[in-house]
Amino acid sequence: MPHEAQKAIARQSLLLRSLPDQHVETLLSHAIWRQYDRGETIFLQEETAKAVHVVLAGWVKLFRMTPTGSEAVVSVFKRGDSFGEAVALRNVPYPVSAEAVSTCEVMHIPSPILISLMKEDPEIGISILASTFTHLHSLVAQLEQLKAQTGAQRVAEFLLNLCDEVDGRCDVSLPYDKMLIAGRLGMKPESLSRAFSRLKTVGVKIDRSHAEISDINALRRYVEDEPANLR
Amino acid sequence: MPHEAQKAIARQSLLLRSLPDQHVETLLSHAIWRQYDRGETIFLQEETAKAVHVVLAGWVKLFRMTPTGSEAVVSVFKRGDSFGEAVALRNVPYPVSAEAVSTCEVMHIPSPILISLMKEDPEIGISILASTFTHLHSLVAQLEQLKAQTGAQRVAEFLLNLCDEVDGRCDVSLPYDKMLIAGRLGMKPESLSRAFSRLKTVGVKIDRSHAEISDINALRRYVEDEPANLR
DNA sequence: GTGTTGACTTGACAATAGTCATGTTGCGGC
DNA sequence: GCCGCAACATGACTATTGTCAAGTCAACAC
Repeated sequence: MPHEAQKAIARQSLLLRSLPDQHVETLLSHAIWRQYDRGETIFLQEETAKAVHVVLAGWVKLFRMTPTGSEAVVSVFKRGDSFGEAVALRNVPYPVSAEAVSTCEVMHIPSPILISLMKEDPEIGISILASTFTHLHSLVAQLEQLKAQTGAQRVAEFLLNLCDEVDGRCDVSLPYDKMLIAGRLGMKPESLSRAFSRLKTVGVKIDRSHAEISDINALRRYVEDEPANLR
Repeated sequence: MPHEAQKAIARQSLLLRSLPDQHVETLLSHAIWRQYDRGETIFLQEETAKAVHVVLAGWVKLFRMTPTGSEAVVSVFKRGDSFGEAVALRNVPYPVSAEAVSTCEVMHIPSPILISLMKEDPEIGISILASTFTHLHSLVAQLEQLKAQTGAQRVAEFLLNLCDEVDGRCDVSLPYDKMLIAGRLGMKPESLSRAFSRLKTVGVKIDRSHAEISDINALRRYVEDEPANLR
């Protein structure tokens, strides 16, 4: 059972934050807390789901291995994100594998608990649908990106999502290493390197894990511009 | 309200087939039936969802328009498929637009009906999650395809999904026009043409909307082989 | 029939991204 | 400190795909 500080993070997650307190307490009291080291597997593709997972700290990636051995990163989750909802409730095999990409803490809510609670209160179903929909939406956005944008544009959009400011300049630090960023954006690390150097022309400087964006709007224009204007 | 023959198709859909009869009847009695012409819009991105949609006949595509005007096809649905579940239950805007790609019949189940029924029986929530999960899964599969396979490999896999046989030879007819196939597979019509001619070397012949696969296993090997063996 | 239209194919060329090879750098272990 | 490793960068080359242009073909209205 998780500690109070851990529970507090879980309560803020999309999955739990709109549920009535008493249900959240029931779920949390049955939850299992675990720490994973970088590179450790959380579950494997084809395994049957027994729990819903909530990231409390660190980063987790979902990916698929292709028959030829290359991996396709499907999503990367951070503190407060939940995953595996739709799978856990249906006792079907995971379509993806999950791995810790940094040291991280994950809370597991056993699916039987979730199911029995759902029978009491249909509102829980809506909550689960809410987080599932968020994933659905982000996959759709990724598909659009991959189909309609060049590598450099995807990188630019990735950087924009890291900025809090609306315009002007902005400093961000890359949340995880460049190999993973490349995977997440559907390219090879070499291509990511080249995309970064291409972005120099629109005022982006990269140093290690630190990125400096001199003009957010210029970057935004780069993402949305016609291919002809990209050079 | 739909006719009996239309209801029969709806009852076989993933969304409804595992529900108790009485609930299905309630839903169907409130459903709206409509026919759409090729090219007609069913809903637009950013519109708020008011219903869940079930395809009874024909084909429907979901797509996103990018700021630059190009479109990214997200999925293509056929008879018996449902879409818009997760969105309808949450009163949020659609992340995609839907359009009829052939003359087609669609049944709309108003979301308030679904919600009220869900409060009576949480099993409905599970059914909705089931079809939502199917979409999630297919998006993940598409992402993997786009990230890890060449155009010709994606086309080969598309053809394999159309075959019923397990091995040997097989004839299939392309379900919709090649422009849409190209969009669905994330490429331009020209690239699809070239992918088809490339597949001649592994025993695939295309004539109009008719495809002839001389050896299913050879095609399967082509999809899974190392890039080095693809030429 | 004729003409028009849109789907499809093909070729030439440009742009983008992957591969392979090589080199640099930062970091943890010792 | 030094070593060794893995992440990252860069260059040269190749493969894949998009773009533009031209042409074929079938369907359909007239």
